[in-house]
Amino acid sequence: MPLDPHTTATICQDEDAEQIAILNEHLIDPSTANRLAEVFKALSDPNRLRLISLLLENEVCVHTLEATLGMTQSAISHQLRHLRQLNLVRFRKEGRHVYYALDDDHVRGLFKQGLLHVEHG
Amino acid sequence: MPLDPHTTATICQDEDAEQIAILNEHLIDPSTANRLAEVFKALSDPNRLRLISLLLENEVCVHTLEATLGMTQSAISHQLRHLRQLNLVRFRKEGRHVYYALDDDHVRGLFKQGLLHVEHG
DNA sequence: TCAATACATGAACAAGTTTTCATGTATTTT
DNA sequence: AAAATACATGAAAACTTGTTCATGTATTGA
Repeated sequence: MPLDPHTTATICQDEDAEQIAILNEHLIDPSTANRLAEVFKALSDPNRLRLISLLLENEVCVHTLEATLGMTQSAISHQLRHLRQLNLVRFRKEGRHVYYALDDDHVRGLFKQGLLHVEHG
Repeated sequence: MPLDPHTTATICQDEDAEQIAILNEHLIDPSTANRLAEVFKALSDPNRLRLISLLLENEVCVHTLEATLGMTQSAISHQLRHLRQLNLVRFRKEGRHVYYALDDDHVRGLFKQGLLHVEHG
C-alpha cells in the first residue's frame, strides 16, 4: 500500500506496458522542463530573493538596492541583468537613475506561495 | 510615473529616511531568504523537474524512473538522495524494489503553479 | 570642461552542482 | 552457492553560478 495519500498507483517494472504508458503521460517534455527550471532557478538564490522582496510593492533605483541589501553595486547590477534577461524585472531610466520593478505578476505569485510554505512550516 | 501597475511607490536616494524604512519592512530576513532559496533550488533543475513530474500522482520504483527518464541509474539515485535530504520525497522498500513518492504537498503546489505560468505564457 | 555620481559589463576566480565511473550491499533466482 | 537484478554511494570530472575587480558609458554639478 502506498505511503502517500495523494498517490493513485504504484508503478514498477517494464513488464506492464499500460502502467508505463500512464507514467509517460505525466512526464513533462524537455522544453517545458527547461523553461520551468529557468523560472525556479531565478528564485533559487538568497540574494536574488531579497532583491525581489524589495521590488514586490515598489520600484527602486539601483543605488538604494545596493544600500539596502548591503551588496556591491556590481553584484546588484549583475543580478538585475540576470533577472532582466528572464523578463522578470523591467526598468526605466530617469536622469542618471534607473528604476527597477517586477515585470510580471507570475514572480510575485510564486514568491508569495513559496513564502507561505516556508513561513508556516 | 511607475511602469508596473502593481507598484505603489518609487523609492530612491538615501535622503528620504521614511521611504527607506518602508523599503526595509519589505526586505525578507536572511534566514527566510535561505530557506526559500532551498525550496526553489530543489525545483531548479530540468531533470529533477521531470523526475518530480513522474511522482506527482504515482509512486514509482527507481528502475522505472531510470527507464522513463533515460538517465543513468546512478544519476537518478543521486538526485533522489538530494530530494530525500530536503524531505521532498520519501521511499519504502519492498523486496528488492524501492518505491519513491512525493513527501509533501508543498512541492506539488509549487510545481503546478509554476507549470501554469510556463504553459499559458 | 573637469570631477563626481549612477549604473553596466567583461574577465577571472571561487564555490557549488550534476553527471559519470567504479564499486559496494541487499535481495532474488537458478 | 553463484549469478543476476535493484539500488546506493564515494570520488573525480565537467559544467554552472555568484562575486569581485577593473574599467567603461552616461548624466549631472561645479
